[in-house]
Amino acid sequence: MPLPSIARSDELAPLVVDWFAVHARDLPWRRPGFPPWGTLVSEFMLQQTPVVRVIPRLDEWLTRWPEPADLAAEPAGEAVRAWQSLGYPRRALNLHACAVVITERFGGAVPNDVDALLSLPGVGDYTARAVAVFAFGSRHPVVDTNIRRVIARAVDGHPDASTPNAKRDLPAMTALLPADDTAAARFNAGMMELGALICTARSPKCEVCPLANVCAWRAAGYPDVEITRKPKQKKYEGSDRQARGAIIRVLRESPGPVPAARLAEAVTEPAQYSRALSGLLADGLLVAIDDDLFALP
DNA sequence: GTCCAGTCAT
DNA sequence: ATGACTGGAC
Repeated sequence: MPLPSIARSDELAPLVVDWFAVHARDLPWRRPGFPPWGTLVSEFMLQQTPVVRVIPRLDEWLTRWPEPADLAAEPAGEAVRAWQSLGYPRRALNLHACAVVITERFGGAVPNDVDALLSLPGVGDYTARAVAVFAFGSRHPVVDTNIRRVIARAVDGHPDASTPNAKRDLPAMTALLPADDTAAARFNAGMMELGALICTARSPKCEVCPLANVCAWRAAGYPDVEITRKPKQKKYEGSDRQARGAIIRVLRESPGPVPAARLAEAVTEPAQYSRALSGLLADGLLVAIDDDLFALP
């Protein structure tokens, strides 16, 4: 069979947009008409967290706090409680802080431009662009780890993305973006889904990939397919991170302040307990009522 | 065990 | 550039 050819930069978008139109996973957010506040909350929740775990939590949050001002009116600890076990609870704290800033400085409406969004706490390059594009339909590149992998393979012919670098990644995505705003947003969403569902890190499903015929990596015969290096993630079991999680869990499941002794029970190693406790206090995830009593903020 | 849709502080 | 930050799924 003939070798596939390498994609021209304007070939990719229509293939991805057409594929996305048919095979898009049914994500309630990242669709036209979804409220910008919902998009902001969902993108926060999706940072480091699989979509299946986000869906029920997003639903609860938006029912309880349909507008930023609704969340801003609550103590931050309620956000941490409602975060439940999504992990990285500082995201809940940041989201509450976002709600306060949006209410106080942006008249209660999520800002629509990338620079204003970047000024919000916990909003970085990815989230700012995701909200501008998916909530407001602006034409910007949105680059996440999935998109970096798809570009690395389909365009550059590499087996995987190198370390993130906005100076390189954003122009690379811009070069592929259709001129039309709506098409650009769909292309962005489609590239994410393609990376998440088809062009996966471990076992890409090239048989069903809309880019198979133009993919540079495939055209080159899948060089270095075995590379799969492991940067060796640290053990979670027994870590300080696990200790933090255990302490927050006790606070979350208690209606009010908790004596230190009850928090200490959640961690077996005393030195680890004090490290985790001071870390949480420093992060503002925990406040001391007095020497012996702690609560969510 | 291994993986993972980001942000921020070193 | 590197590492801290979490918890569940496979």
